[in-house]
Amino acid sequence: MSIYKDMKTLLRPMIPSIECCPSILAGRLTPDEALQLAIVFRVLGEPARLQLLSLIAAQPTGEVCACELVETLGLSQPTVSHHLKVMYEAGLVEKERRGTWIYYRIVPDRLASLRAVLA
Amino acid sequence: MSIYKDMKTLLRPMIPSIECCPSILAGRLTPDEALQLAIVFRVLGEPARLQLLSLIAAQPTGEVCACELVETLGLSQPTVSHHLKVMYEAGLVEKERRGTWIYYRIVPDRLASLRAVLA
DNA sequence: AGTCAATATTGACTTTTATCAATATTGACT
DNA sequence: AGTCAATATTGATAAAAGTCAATATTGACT
Repeated sequence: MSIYKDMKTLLRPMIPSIECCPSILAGRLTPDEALQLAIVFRVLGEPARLQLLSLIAAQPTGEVCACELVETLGLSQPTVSHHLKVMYEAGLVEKERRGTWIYYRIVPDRLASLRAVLA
Repeated sequence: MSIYKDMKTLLRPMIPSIECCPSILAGRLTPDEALQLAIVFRVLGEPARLQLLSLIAAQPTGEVCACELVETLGLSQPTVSHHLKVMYEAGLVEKERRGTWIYYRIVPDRLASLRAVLA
């Protein structure tokens, strides 16, 4: 009944297919398209996550260890871990384990496709 | 204490100032910048609102009467009214009263500035 | 002034989400 | 195997947001 349940079940299959470009301004999004887009925008609609994104992007190497993000952001480790997971599941960041640390990188294509939606 | 209270109090003054371009990828958003951006993305993070935007954009005239949106969307009139208000307060749409009807238009600059943030 | 149509607001309910403390898991290294 | 550091998960709590029915407001037109 709830659309939010739907959001979650649709999140996984949606990730590859969003790459090609239903533009908001092209008119008449289907309910499904609207749902899939809304999921990603909702992920961006959280200050902590935007700060995480900007911190990742600020690194010269393009990647950061999660531990560094925890130190910088002033939120608890579980909270940061949760936000990173949400962004990962939305396809906004990718991660790579190296030893004990996990490094996060931004997925540029994902942001580009969102940009296209607003064009 | 809650950041959501802050969101609301910051919404009004934020609207003019966001127009110039803190990019997520430029790195190190301040908490305030992150908050202001998150407010707008959160507004977009709702399927019904994205559909409203697309319906407005789909009109050849670039504007729609609110009543038409109610008919098309399958949500109650109060709910549509609420979503339109949220988008209006976020600066995403503008409205113009003509007689009994209120016509909504998209504010293109607003979307453009969001696009810049993702660049 | 009265009526009708369009839009807004209020109040109540439900779902979702952010957050943390506590705990579990994972991996590296003795 | 044991320990430690990094990360993830669980469970609980509180805040926020979407939705609708009912009601109020607004504006046009007699």
